Amino acid sequence: MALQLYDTLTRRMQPLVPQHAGKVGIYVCGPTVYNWIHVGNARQLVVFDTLRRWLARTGYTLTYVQNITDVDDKIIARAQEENLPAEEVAERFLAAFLEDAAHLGVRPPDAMPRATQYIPQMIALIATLIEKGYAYAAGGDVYYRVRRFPEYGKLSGTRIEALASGARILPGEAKENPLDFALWKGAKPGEPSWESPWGAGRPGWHIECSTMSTALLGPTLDIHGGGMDLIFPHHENEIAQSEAAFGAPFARLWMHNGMVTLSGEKMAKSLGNVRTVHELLQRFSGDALRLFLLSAHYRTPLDFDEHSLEQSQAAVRRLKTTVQNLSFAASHAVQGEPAVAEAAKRCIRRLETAVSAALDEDLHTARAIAALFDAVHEANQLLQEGCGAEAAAQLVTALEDTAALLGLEGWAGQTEALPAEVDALVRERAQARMKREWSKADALRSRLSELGWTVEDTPLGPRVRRRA
RNA sequence: GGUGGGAUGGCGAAGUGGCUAACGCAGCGGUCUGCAAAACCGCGAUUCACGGGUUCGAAUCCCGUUCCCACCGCCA
Repeated sequence: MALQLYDTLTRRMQPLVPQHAGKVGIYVCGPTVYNWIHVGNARQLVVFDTLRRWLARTGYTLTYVQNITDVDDKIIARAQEENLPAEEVAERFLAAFLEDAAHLGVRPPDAMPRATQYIPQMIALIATLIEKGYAYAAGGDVYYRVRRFPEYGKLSGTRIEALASGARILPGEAKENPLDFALWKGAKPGEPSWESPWGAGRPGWHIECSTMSTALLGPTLDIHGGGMDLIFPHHENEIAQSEAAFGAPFARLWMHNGMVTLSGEKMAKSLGNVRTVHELLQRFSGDALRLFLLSAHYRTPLDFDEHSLEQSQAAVRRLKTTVQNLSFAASHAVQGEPAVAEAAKRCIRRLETAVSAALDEDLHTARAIAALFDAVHEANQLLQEGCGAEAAAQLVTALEDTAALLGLEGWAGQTEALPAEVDALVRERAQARMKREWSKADALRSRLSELGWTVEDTPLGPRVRRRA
């Protein structure tokens, strides 16, 4: 069974068939860096990062490109508010974005082009569109002539006529038609600008993605992704630009993740109901947030509330505890029952099969997570029955591999070395227990807890871990 | 208005014709333990928004109803 993905354009599941066998070029619309990222942005990052991990695991070589919009109205507005150069605002929030992404276990993209680095290429693309009659300069701006592109609306399933009824031309715009959108915006005083054949100005938002994706991945992308709210007009406009200019399909597969809502309403900066990742990371682990974001299928809406996040935090704890307990068993040279070892192997096979089937079916992370916890449960049963060191080690590897696929990693199961002080207290407590000095043992346990360590008494001896 | 997507136990969330409706969290009872912790065992939706219908059989298909959300200016 090969990977099937839901394609927004054809509105059905499609097998992933890249242009070049074994290689996948993915372009995902990244953030406009004018603010901290919120949970909705995080969902997109985590979903597409998980896609990358799954593709890589199944043997694809990928080129994953995510752009950074670092020149735009909102950045300029913020810069004016704070009386700073726009460049500095962009720089600051780009750094914050990268930090948040790292905490969520999101790997850096292979390329992270920034709009301001591709101005000449954008100008060239706009010039091409003008030459071909798809764009026109007017009043210092350049607009795309939407009516010239008959397929306009194919991605979002809207007809030009339906759109036209609601559209209006704003004062100061010299559009031929209300639906036309800006490719180049003439500079207003005090705004960052670049020279162009049409005068000083800056690029429109949509043109950057057409330009940079083509520069890095060619005119046809294997997968183009983003949030569902970008389908119209952003991605529709990208298609119009790219297909008009290059005469090739812009993307072979369109993936869009669902929105995150807060109390049932879309979380959006413009609605002012955002919860920033930065703020949540003060109180929840990146793993918990990540598991929460993957707990529902990526195309369904996901309602954010802290209670759900707490539940995910608890689930992560269970996973980690099991891996640690298995590691503990693995570090003790115990000979297990052959039957248990066999059961462990079956458990691992089931896990791999189930996860693979789940992710192949439109990246169904919710089912993959369920399979992971099925395996956690089975592993705990085996541990209870007396799991040998070798089988325990195999289970650790299998659980960690699966968790890593979901981006939960870095908390390696191997028992970490104890600080000398902690080790001494653990030994002292073991002595006290041997002498049945319970109150002393309990006092030492409390002391360890204050130092941030949990000690559990098992048939194999004291099991120590960092307090959750 | 146009176009999409939803409604499943206390909460989150799988399941799209047929094993006892996954999995996680929370709760309750039990086992293990000096006490714990972790874990395990057991209990919990006679029912899948509501009303009809198709079928030997439906949460899953059809019709109708109610409610909710997203996109149609910016937004992941």
